[in-house]
Amino acid sequence: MKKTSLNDIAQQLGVSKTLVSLVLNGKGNEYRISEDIQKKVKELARKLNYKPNQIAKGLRTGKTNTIGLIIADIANPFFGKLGREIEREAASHGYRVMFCSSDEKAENAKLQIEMLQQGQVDGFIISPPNGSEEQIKQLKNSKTPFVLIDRYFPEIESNCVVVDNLKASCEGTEHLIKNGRKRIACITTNPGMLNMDNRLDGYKKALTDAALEVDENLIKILPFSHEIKDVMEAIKELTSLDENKIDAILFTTSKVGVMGIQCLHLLDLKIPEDVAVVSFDDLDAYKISRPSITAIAQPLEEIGKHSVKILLEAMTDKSKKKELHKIVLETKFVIRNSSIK
Amino acid sequence: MKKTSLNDIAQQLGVSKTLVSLVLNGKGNEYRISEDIQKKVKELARKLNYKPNQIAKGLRTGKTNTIGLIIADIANPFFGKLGREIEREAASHGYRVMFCSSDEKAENAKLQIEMLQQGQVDGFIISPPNGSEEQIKQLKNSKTPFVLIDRYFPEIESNCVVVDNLKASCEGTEHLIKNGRKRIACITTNPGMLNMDNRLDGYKKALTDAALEVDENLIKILPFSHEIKDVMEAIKELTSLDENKIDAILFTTSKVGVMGIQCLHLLDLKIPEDVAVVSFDDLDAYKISRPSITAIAQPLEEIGKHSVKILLEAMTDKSKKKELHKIVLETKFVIRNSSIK
DNA sequence: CTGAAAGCGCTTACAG
DNA sequence: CTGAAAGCGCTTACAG
Repeated sequence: MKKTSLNDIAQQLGVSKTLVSLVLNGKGNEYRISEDIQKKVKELARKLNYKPNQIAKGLRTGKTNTIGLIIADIANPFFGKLGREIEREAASHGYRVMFCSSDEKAENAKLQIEMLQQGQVDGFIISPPNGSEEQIKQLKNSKTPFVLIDRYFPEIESNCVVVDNLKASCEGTEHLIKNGRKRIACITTNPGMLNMDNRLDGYKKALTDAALEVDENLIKILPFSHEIKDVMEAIKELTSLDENKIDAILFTTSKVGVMGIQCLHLLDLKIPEDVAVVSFDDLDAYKISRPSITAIAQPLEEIGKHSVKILLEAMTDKSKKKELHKIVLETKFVIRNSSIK
Repeated sequence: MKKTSLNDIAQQLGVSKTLVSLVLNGKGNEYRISEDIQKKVKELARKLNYKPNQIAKGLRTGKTNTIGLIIADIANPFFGKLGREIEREAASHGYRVMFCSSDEKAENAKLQIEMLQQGQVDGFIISPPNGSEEQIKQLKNSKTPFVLIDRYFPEIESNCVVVDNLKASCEGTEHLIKNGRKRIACITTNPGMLNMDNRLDGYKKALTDAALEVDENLIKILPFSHEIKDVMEAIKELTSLDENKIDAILFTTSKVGVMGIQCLHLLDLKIPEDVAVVSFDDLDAYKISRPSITAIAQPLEEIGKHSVKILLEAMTDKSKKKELHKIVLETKFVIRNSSIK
């Protein structure tokens, strides 16, 4: 069952592989190759189940029809769903996707980008970890097309697709305030990452706008790679404050949110009676949880579609003056039982 | 910023690319190339930041160091986590992974396999959809190494890594019986798929072993691509049975389970008081749900490790008498509040 | 209308 | 110890 190559077809038909290649690539008419021969070539190709070797094609044309996707962790539902959307959109344009989980480590992302850059992919969609500025700059210098998602580096001009984190976070916090919460905590992580910083800023802005004090004691910034014990500690501290205890928490990621809700359950704190909860990212878990959890949902399908489209444009646009796109999408605030009276 | 090739190094040093290739592939000593030259080559390679073009290498050697992963849906947490484990294990052996979501459609899997088979991957890890027997047979005929996961086709001899679905399901059902449940329903899907059929059989076996009647009215088999309304309908039927109502449900997938739990909530049925719940696959959602949900957890890390190892073995073993491996792993039963009195 | 030839960037017998 | 050459399977100027 050896695979059939262009040559096999050419030999059997007694023509050159040039001709076969031309016909099979739909350039038969363009080169005015006789209908008769075209038909024969196509028939034999079908009969021998010919499939062009993409690797050889890639070497020759410099195109692989593959996109490199670098995200934090494909097992994280947020990235899993986003990955699916990207895969779907890419497939509809004839592209495949190679995925790499960086675990938010710049070192990993660096290796993965370098690896895939060796002729393996035509471009990248990247959720860049903290500290990967240099890598992204190099990517840019090397003229490899890419688009950043979820976050970006303001000092590096590049394509990117993100959501309005500040606004989203502000909206979530305002909602808690409107529902009578006064001592609202924020548990976040990955400081220095733009999206996270913006979410924290949005929280602060909402408080300030409502003439509430921004109490630094109510802000817990978890270490980079956080575990449930870190979340537990943060919540214990927040709920054992001497004066008035907290009455709400805004979680800036669903990973922290899931852990946080587990902790609240373990501590026998009632949601929303004791502590109201709003979390970034909408999960299945939030829908079936009792109480259901109010969430700030990101438009995953749109992020996927936009990022692929922009990338394709950058990959195919031969003109030197490539336009950079910065897309900022809106989130959707889904009010459930965890945050209302 | 053109990429540097073997030739660039060879020319600058005034040696042949043969030599450069040899040195850079660590065969310098084997071919007794002088230390001096070896050093020069390596230094220049580092200086020029030389990275071999994997595509060219692949064309020449017929190896891509890439694994094709075909699963139902990367956005499904089960496959997302499994994908992560496979990625991790593959990376530790220097392999990348290309993933494709088949949506459980044989047609999609067929196209994806054919696409990647054109020199793009060295082997496959596949969770084969219903009706993809022919495709798998062809894959086998073409001598492409592959391993099936999650399910397999008994009539096709192949590598596979699965769990003991019958036993797991039996165990889950027994647990419900031990906790005093008598009218236990089973909501399942994808009939004809071996893993699903085994799960249903395990449910029946547990009932029979406990001398309970297997009531076909209590078994709901959802259509292939199911939506929440299908689940809702099934549950409504189950809970409105004239005689004695059901007092427990075994969900054979977490996708059905999540929907089912939502429906129970919507119908104001109390878990576990009115209906006890056990579900296949352990999700974050099940941990934070109130009540927490008893789950049959699959050993994702083990599945990932085994499948990659077996595949690598099949890909590297040059001897003709390749051994086929069939690995059956144990699940872990995690008892939570949804199933106990 | 069709074919011979070059070349993408590598590796690997083969020769000396 | 080192190099010239062939070849992996394609595509694409170029020539006729």
